[in-house]
Amino acid sequence: MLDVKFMRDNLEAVEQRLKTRGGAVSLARFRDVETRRRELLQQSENLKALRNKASEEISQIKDKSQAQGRISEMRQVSQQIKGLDEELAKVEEELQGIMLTLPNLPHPTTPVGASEADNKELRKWRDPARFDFTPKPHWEIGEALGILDFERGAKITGARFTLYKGSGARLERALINFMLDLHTDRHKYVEMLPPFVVNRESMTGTGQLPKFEDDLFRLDGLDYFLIPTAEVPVTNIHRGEILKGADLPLYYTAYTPCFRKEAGSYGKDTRGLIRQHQFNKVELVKFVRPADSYPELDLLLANAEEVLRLLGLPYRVMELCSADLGFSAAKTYDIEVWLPGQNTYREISSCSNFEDFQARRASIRFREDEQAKPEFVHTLNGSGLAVGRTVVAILENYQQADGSVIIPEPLRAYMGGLERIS
RNA sequence: GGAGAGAUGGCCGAGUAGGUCGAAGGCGCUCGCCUGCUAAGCGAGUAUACUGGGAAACCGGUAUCGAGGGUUCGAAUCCCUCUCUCUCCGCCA
Repeated sequence: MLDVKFMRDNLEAVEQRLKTRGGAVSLARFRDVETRRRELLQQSENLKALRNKASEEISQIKDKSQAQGRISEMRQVSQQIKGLDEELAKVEEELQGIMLTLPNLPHPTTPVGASEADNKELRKWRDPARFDFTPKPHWEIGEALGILDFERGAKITGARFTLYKGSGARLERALINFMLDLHTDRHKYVEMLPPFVVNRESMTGTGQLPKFEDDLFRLDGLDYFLIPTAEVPVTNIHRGEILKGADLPLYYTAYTPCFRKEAGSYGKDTRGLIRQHQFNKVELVKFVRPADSYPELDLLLANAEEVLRLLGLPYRVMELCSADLGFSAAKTYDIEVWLPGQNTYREISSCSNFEDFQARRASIRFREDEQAKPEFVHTLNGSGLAVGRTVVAILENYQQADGSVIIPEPLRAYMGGLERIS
């Protein structure tokens, strides 16, 4: 959520910056509703002040029959207050609705662009390996090795669900443990294992709701949702809290499955593991002081990159342009891994600074010291990494001419010493 | 799923025949004093949000005692609904 006062004072500039995300933006209704809100509030509060004073006077009068005049006078005032408050509630609801559907302001360093084609490549790590045979896509490799079973996944549930078998299942689990160990032991994140189902407040806090309800799985009969990313439960750990400045920055990591309806993705990535309704991810989440959030974003990005480096997977880092930015983000870097079987780079991590956008929605604040005023923290998160897509990258990058797949060295200890899946 | 108890400020905990309660007291914390160090002691202070005025310091108003609604001139206190926590029983990985 944006800061209402900042918007009021910088309406033009805010409108311009929001427009760089693409599409028309008008804040005229915001301005009117916000102004009306303050008018009504003033009127109502003035009458309440009057009533409070009168009530106190009435309480002093011993003979209540003497107070009848004031009491009936105040009865009128209370009626007026009730009317004003009813209108105020409507106005505030509308204002809240507007505020909850406005996306974050892109950071000044976010390149302005019209589509994902305008994302900027920042750097590349390792050139794609050359194959002396034609590299296959992972779904062919995985099916041939008997470790991925798309047909049975579809039988059990439906399209975009996959059954992992044997060494495939073990590889997925190895990656989860490898990533968690790296981030906790080396990068000093605290491991969390949150609920995979959250309530509406949590979804609103991080910005999935109210705008993107169609993308979420909702439990029938309950106002609970399957999480689309660990960002939701982990960021909401501190919803409604005032943290101690001395405890910042907080680094959390969590493995969770992620559930996405992928509405609007019909016909896209229909083969293989790239786009699933359920996939595993290890997430990195930070709560930091506002002044530190950009250096912290660089560190978080480096922590995610480290996973790919240790696994020896070629990748590039993209700086997202304004049009490609997620709803809540001010600044995002995507890490894209090289997939030789598909001859392309694919997103495997997305690292973002949300500044105070989520903190304001979820009311996550900190107090620098005992007598300081509470301030909103900045929240950040990034995938560290998407596990299913890492399996994809390993199968495709480490495939051999005979159809087997070499296990990257750091994973072997997690695979019971296995060096090759064949 | 059944029966009961409860939700008050950073924490503990008073407060229910409605008014002087933003809320006693204690702990904690901050500042000052005192003590040769430490501990103890003494004094003062210590919620948040919105809103009006002000360059600011600050001053004023309103709201908040789990959430929402109701009764009333007036609600932490009365009524209704919901949520959560705890205890017992049942069921169960």
